Amino acid sequence: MFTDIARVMSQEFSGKEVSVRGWIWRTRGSGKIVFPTVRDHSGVIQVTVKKGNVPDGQFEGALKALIESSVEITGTLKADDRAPGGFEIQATGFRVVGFADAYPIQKDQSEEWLRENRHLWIRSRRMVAIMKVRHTVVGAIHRFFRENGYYEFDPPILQPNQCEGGSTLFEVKYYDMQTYLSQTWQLYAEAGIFALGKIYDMAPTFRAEKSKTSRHLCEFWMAEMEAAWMELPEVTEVAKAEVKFIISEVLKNNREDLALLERDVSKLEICLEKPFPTITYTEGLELLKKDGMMVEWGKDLRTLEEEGIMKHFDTPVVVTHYPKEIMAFYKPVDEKAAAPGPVAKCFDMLAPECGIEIVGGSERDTSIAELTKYLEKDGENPANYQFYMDLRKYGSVPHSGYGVGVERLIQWICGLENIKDAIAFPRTSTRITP
RNA sequence: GCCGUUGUAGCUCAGACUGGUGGAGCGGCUGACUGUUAAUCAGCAGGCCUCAGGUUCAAAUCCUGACAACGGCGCCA
Repeated sequence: MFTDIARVMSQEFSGKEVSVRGWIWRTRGSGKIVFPTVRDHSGVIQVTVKKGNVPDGQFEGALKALIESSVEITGTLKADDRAPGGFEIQATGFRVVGFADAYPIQKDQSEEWLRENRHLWIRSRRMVAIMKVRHTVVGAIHRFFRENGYYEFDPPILQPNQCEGGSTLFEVKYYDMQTYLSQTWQLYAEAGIFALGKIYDMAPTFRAEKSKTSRHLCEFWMAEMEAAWMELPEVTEVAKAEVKFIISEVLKNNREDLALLERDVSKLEICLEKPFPTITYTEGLELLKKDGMMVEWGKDLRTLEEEGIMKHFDTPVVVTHYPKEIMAFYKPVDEKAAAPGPVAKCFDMLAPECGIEIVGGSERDTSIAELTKYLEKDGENPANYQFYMDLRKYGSVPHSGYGVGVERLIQWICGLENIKDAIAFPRTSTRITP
């Protein structure tokens, strides 16, 4: 019977015989005593192996075993101030299951080296903490939608057309045809709502942008929703509720992990206490103007400007009604909106602190004439969108949807400098290994 | 795509300006040590100085050109 290390480290087991198994975290020793610390998924504990207390062969093994050797240990749990964490196991049995070669990851590590050795680096306490938060985030997304009457609906990943105008697609040879890896489920989701009403999914998304930034991946996970009968004001509220729910779940389940990441938890707590504001693009520009940042109406907000807007807020903010000219073809014009030019029924949600876009969504245009006009403007052939147009012919309804960048959300929640740490094996334009 | 930075031991980096027998710390190996916290001490091994040209008696170092990685911008979640 083996017990998780975190569970063993308590008064409950003090003085009792325990068995744990895991990997050597650090080790040091002298001729007659060895102090390996051993980790598993739950924690780290120091072991003392004294010559004479274990069979001689096992003591030799303890002396020789390098970092990351796998071990099974039996011994007595003792509270001891000299041990990191306050508890240690005084071993009576120390079995090395697999001796490790010299571990490539040591105290001096470059970002590049850690990415080269990602398959080993994910064992680090830091990556383990992030992956545990990710586990909560993903679970919370499924729970949120399922408990609010959404069906999970899975789209094809191989898709014949592009959707977001301008974005770059990964081409895939599909027998003797050409197809692309999905960069959104949206066209298929818009078909799905006529069957299921409210739907969601979480799936890999691919963007072949050569973006070398701390907030871009070429392969990332997007959690999307689409709902029939829903218009812009309502869909933005769904997005706010979803993000709040995810944060509450993380705060409920991952306090220790956030502490290990040295995340200021109060920045997340405040997001549960206050409502997330909604402003328009035009109002955003006015906020920037007050700070002396002049942006011409009609230009898209750049990273710098998004950061500028978010200086005014300590919770996520929904920004609506961007100029239609710079928006994708399917985002409809809002005829009623007061703005210097045509604006779309669309929104982004920006995260506080870092200012990154964590959500993007919109109402969907139901006019075949409008869709055709803007597709042609983007240089697209509307004939390639026949099924999408069909949806407007057979009982069309107002509908909306959005996508959450799962890694971006994790990046903000964990306070990560780089989005690459929000996923175990990041894919970027310059790295496909390991 | 544009701009910038960096390529030297298994890892992290000095050395380059001013050309002249390639260095340190960490880690590994050998040995000492019965309470270590990044243990300590002594010794040993370890190199196509990213690659290709050029200048020079002589190039890690100077010049030219590739390649790669990293970062910023744009684009986006």
